[in-house]
Amino acid sequence: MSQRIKIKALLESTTTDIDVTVKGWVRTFRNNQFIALNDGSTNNNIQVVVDFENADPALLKRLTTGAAISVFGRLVASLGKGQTVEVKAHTIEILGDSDPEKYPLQPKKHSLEFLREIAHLRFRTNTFGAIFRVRNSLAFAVHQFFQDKGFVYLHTPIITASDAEGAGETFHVTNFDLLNVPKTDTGEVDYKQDFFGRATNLTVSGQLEGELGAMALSDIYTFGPTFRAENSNTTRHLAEFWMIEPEMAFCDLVDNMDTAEALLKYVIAYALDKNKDDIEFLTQRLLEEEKQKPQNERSEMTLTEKLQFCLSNDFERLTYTEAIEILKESTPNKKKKFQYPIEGWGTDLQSEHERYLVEKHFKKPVILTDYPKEIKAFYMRQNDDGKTVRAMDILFPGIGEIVGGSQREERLDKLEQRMDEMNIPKEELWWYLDTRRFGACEHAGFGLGFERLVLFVTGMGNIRDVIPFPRFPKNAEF
RNA sequence: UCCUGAGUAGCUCAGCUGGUUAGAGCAUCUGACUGUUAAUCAGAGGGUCGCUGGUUCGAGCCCAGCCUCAGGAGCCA
Repeated sequence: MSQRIKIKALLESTTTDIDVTVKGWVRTFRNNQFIALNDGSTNNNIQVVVDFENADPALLKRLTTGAAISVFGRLVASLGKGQTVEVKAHTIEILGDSDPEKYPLQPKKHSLEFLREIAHLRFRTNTFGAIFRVRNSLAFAVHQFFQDKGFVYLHTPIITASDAEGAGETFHVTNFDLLNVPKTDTGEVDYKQDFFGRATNLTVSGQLEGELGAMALSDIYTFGPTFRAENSNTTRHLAEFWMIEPEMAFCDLVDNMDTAEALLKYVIAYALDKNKDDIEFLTQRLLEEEKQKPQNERSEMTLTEKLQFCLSNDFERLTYTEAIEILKESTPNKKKKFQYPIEGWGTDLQSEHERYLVEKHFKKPVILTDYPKEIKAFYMRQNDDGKTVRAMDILFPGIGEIVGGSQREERLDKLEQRMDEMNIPKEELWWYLDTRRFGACEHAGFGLGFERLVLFVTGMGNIRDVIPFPRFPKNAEF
């Protein structure tokens, strides 16, 4: 009996007429004779041919969709069309039955909404198999990109005491008995008695700690989960999501943009190369989906073309101020088609404005820089004009903001002044300010939303479909 | 959180102006067929019409509240 061989290797095999053992889950069993078997190693199935005339009818009955089986047989050139090789079964063993009356995944099309309700089983579909193999490749490529450049992978804490970054509502972490929370004399919650002796929460970003690392290791990156307790119900937000946050010493905003652009291109190219079949499948899936839409709403490029296009074109770089000028002069603004007309300089761009710039005006990824300081975080480096900061956002078609970053304010006086203006408690962040006291230097970094990246590369429309077990308001099943 | 739409069989949906026994396709089951590609053909089973209350002789359909889902917006990655 030969060792189990994965289906991906089997389908790539150049030699036939060898005995093999394959294990996997039955996708379909056609004609009492042909098993489409999948083991998740590839989007493609191996066809197992059963000699049904000599098979035990009781066994054939158990070859149902979803059943786990082990097949020992001979790999042969296929007699039928549609596949080059197939396995002529010698023996079939049922490893795990799957009751067809109860198994929710039927050999038919399912809606993504329905599959979301059975997220524990949706990995077994072509679409989700492809998505999570692509996700895996992207994660690996992120590490490879940074490791090749000598970055140190730094693990920043999941539980933190600071919410000072102001990146959003936090989830509280406590060990209190919620029915009997200790109070102080003045009736406040007495966090001194809690596990950490102070109020703590799940991290919303590893950036501040990342900066501490960069101030010694030069180049670091984090890649971990972050948590936001915002009541966001959109196709682009999750309460728990993964973020990549490099932080680089002796580095300005231009270096920062170059790194971000290079990273995005590297990981997309990696997935295109490593996951050809999956991306081809996802491309076809998207084409099918777009057939449901009216002609004018369909995208001009296929998924594969979009990814290729992204690789072969420089991202458009311009300042916030230049973007406002373009938007002010744009047709939709003049024709009052924007829900939020461009009032002038100083307000944040709305989704519709970002989408216009990326999808209509430049038709490629855009990097916007030098935003008004009022709409950005306290740690961003102030420009000499006194109005703007060295911020940069990368906007992607169909996704919106995929990267947000900045050169950091390394000048202690400027930083403290900005913290005062924005009511950021300096005492709480004494450790952060220490980096500006001892050997401060020019540095920069950014945050890349991993799920938004996966969204773009897979062509999916809802962020809840590109993370195995999505966390969002009113939902923490599985 | 706001706006819009939806919730009817395992899934995707139809169900007229409130009126008898709530329909279709797919899936499932039974039988036939046996080199099929989401196999095909014939037959069968399958329903708390999201929940609670109200209007009515009568509610899947009308009204109110709630829950959930989808799309868009805000917040952001």
